[in-house]
Amino acid sequence: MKIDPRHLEIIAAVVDQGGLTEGATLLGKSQPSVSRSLSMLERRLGINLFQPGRRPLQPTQTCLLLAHEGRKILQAGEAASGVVLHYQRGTNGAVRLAGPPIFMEGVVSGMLASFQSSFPDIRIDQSYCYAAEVFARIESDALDLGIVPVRASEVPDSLIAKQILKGRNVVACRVGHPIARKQAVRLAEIAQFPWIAPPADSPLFHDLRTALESIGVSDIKVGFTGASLSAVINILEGSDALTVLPYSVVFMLRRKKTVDALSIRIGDPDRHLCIVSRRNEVPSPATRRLASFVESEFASFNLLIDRHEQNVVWRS
Amino acid sequence: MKIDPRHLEIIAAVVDQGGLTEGATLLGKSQPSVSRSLSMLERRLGINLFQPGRRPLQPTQTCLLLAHEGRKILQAGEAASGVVLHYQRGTNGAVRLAGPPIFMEGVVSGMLASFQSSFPDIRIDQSYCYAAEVFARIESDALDLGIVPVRASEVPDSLIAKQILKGRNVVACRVGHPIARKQAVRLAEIAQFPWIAPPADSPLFHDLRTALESIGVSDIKVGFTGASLSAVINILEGSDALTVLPYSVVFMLRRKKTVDALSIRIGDPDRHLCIVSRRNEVPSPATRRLASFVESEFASFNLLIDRHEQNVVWRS
DNA sequence: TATCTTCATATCATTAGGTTATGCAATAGC
DNA sequence: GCTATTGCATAACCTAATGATATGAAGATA
Repeated sequence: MKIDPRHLEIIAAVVDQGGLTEGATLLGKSQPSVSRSLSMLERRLGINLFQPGRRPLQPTQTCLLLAHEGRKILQAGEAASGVVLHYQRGTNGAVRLAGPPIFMEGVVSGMLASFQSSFPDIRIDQSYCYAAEVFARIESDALDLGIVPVRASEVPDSLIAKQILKGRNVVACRVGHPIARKQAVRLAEIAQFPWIAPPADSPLFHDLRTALESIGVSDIKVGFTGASLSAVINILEGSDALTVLPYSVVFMLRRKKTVDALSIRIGDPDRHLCIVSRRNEVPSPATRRLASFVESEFASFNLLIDRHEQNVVWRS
Repeated sequence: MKIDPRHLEIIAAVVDQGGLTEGATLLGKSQPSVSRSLSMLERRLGINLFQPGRRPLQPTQTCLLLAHEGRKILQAGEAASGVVLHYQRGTNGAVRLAGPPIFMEGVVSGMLASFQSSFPDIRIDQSYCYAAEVFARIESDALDLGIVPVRASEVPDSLIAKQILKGRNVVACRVGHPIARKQAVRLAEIAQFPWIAPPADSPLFHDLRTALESIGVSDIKVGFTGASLSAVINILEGSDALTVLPYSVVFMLRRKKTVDALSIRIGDPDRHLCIVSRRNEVPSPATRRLASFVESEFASFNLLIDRHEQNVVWRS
């Protein structure tokens, strides 16, 4: 005999409140509704839930047992409401986030770490991919947010991209690199060293070529290729290799005092780091919360960079 | 945001079974019904319970939290079903039982004690009253069962009375009473002793008068009046008083070896002990169980008495 | 690419449950 | 013992959820 859990809730409310009217009030229903629900249930079960003809409604033995179960259901219902409330506040749920590995590892992951400690109940599903795939996955609802360097014209109409960092690349090398000591860097010197190249399909690889072209270097030795920032860093730190990295990534790395940027200005990319999401659909609260967190983190990051810039002279 | 507990059940079932169809089967519903219920809930809550476009339906983070609550509700529902099942088997619930104090205390209470140990979850609400009130209370649904000595003609049409013991009274006295030693009891001797009388409104009082008239005694000394059997016993044991009691009561008391019956036959009452209940209404399972228990106890009690009778000579 | 599995939708019928208004009965108070 | 009050049941009406069957659509798998 399956019983509607709502009926058990009603029983619990009426028993605990000591009356139909009070019980109905607790449940946010009208007294006749509760009365009828109980009558129907009594008839269906063939059980007198309340002693008939008693005015302060007197629960039966069996009714008390059922009320006990009803209380559990009321509690579970409240807990469930709490879950929903948490979700709507954006303090639980999950966000699917993707971006190119260099940016994600170099800049975003640190921000995600502090986000995690503020909102431990939001799960972040992070993956790595480039702009085209990010667009496709967001459009097919396999992704909530993308953090990718893009040109505004690239972004599909169905998506919205908000710029969070101006595109800017630098030549990176290890701290103490022979070329870093020199005041004036000659192009011939740059070309002598081996280079670390990002994967050929990555935007950064494209940036690398155009950047070098912009300073007149056309032919380089590629000593290592890899998509993982940590691999790049390892090579960078342990050799005299050079590479092109986003300035923001090098800026973050500078704290470790193992990697630095050459103070020569290379051509800036026409892609700027954007946070990308669906245009028409309202994102989940957790997604919104993460997005605005990342935006504000980048805002203060920009300030930090600006302040630092005032003390550095870049040669072009 | 109040959530229908049935929806939480559905979530739990679908998550645990790993699919809509299986979940629906568990709940005894059709797959489309479950599908629609979940869709409506998702829209209402504004929460994706399952990742869209995934064929083995993949629950969201929030969905898992809700499923956890749903499981509690499913469990409570099963427990409630168990309660109802118990009730229908008559192994829980409550029975309201009434009868005259002498019979209830002297014979029935012992039976109720063994019933209690067999069915500890059935509560027995016992009270004392005579036939007229028993009838009225059963008819007004303030009582489930009555155990009273009645004439068949007295019983209202709405009630049904099943005889469980033939009416028979005896003169009772303490063991070792002077009159008990004598082979032949003369009427004059009986009249010498003080008598214990039941309350004037009790059937037993009427029996007392007619019984004494039947053996030619018309005038007696009444030394004590009381409705409680234990009070009567106390007086009986501690004095040479006599009284009229149902034979069944004295038969039970004989085990204590303090009270006995005079071996003279007095007029049998025209009331017989019956178990009374409503005729048209189906009694609760617990009521039926108690009624049949009492009936069978009296059946074996009758056998016991019959066997004993073969060894006793009664003088009239 | 084809097929199978699994979920979503359409449509219709049913029914539980929501509301207000009102009747009725049990308790309480005089 | 009579009346007033309180509290529950019933009536009538309506909305909306849910059930069933048939069918469409989209992933997953080979």
